[in-house]
Amino acid sequence: MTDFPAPDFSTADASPPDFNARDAEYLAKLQDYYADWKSIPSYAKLCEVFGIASKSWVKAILTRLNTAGFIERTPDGAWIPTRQFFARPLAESSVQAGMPMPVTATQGDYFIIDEMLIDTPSKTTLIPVKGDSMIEAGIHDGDVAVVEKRNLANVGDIVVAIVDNEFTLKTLDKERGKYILRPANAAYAVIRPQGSLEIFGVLIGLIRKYRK
Amino acid sequence: MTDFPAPDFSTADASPPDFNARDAEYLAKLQDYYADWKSIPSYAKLCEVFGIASKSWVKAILTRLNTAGFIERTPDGAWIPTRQFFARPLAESSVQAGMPMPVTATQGDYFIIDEMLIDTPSKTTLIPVKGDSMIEAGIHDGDVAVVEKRNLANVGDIVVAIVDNEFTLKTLDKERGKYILRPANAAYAVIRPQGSLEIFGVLIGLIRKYRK
DNA sequence: TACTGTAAAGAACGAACGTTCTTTTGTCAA
DNA sequence: TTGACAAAAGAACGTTCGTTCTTTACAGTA
Repeated sequence: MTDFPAPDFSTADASPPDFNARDAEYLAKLQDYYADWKSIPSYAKLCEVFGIASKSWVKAILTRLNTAGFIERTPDGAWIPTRQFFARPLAESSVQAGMPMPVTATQGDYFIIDEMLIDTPSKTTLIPVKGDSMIEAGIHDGDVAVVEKRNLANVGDIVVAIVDNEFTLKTLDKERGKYILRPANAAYAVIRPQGSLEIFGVLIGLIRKYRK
Repeated sequence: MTDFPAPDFSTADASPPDFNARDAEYLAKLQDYYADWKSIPSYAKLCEVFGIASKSWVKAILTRLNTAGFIERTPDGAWIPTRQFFARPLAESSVQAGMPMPVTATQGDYFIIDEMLIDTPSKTTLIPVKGDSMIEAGIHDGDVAVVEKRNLANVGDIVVAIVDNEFTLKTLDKERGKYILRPANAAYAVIRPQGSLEIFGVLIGLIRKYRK
């Protein structure tokens, strides 16, 4: 998975020089507040949040946070957090020399797993996998298939097809000019649909949850 | 996966009787606005959004949306969307008689995959899997392991251990009173750590992305 | 036609808001 | 000890905000 979306902290490093260590503290306080209330309050409230007494200084801080890319404004003038706002560096304790750095799973309220798997949310569906007909492809009973709804697929794709009014997850293949559905389990038979094959969607991701 | 979190639309049905069809239209408009600007604007702006001219009527609408559970207020008085705000019913086209109903992967800006996998975001880490030492457990090279950071695990858990300054993903087992790390691939050797075994975390989920 | 309830408009007001400009405080260096 | 600068405070102001109360429009019903 070469396109693993590691958070880009270089942006923060490339911030203008007037975003300083003190601003980082203010940012942390704003992040804490937002985590609680899911909104950026008025300048007066931000005075409390930041622990200062000056609205104008609040504005100066917000301007710098804006320049540094942590917050932005709507056309209505409301401050809203950016994606970068939610990116926090890893706790130092988890970073050790010589080890691949883990990536935090979530960044505030934004989750990267979904963005990893899903480009087109409205066309994406989750379907629980039943049975072990694809077990040799590492798809187990109880896994959840992330499926992009479309009725065109390529040979080799793992597709969700509609066979006998049921969803079935198989590899799409071609045999003597006709499309077939191939399981990844020697105990299961290849499905050779008569007439046309109805494709519901294409497997784009897989999710598994281990029992706690 | 019996705990698959299907969206609860029954809540919307159980709304107070004064949340009517017209309010549903206002809700849709507010949802659209929020999708664009990620904030709920002032009453004056909401007049434009709703296509009405009365601030007091805006307030009446918001009060009903609040009672129905779609929005709520911070202690500062700011309106913020609730989880239910982002839940939209499935498109009718994807629901067909006699078939298991798929669950939409995302609901507005809230994603259910993460909530499915992650209870404690701050303790959860994503680690890309390298190699095929766990392939018989359906964990493939390139998968992403969802790992909960903790240093206690049970026998049988798949754990991320730190061996020779590297993360390694193996099943935790016990042999003659000593903990060992067992791969799920006959070609790999069991790891028998000398001294103590350092556990980084426990595998709680797995994510796979298929090439597009 | 009159009654009733809902949907919406409108006016009025004090409080809160964001902005701008000026002033103070503290720190470091020359 | 003076100068320079950053950090923060403070005042002042016109605008916008949310709230409350009153009024209008309209549809359905008796």
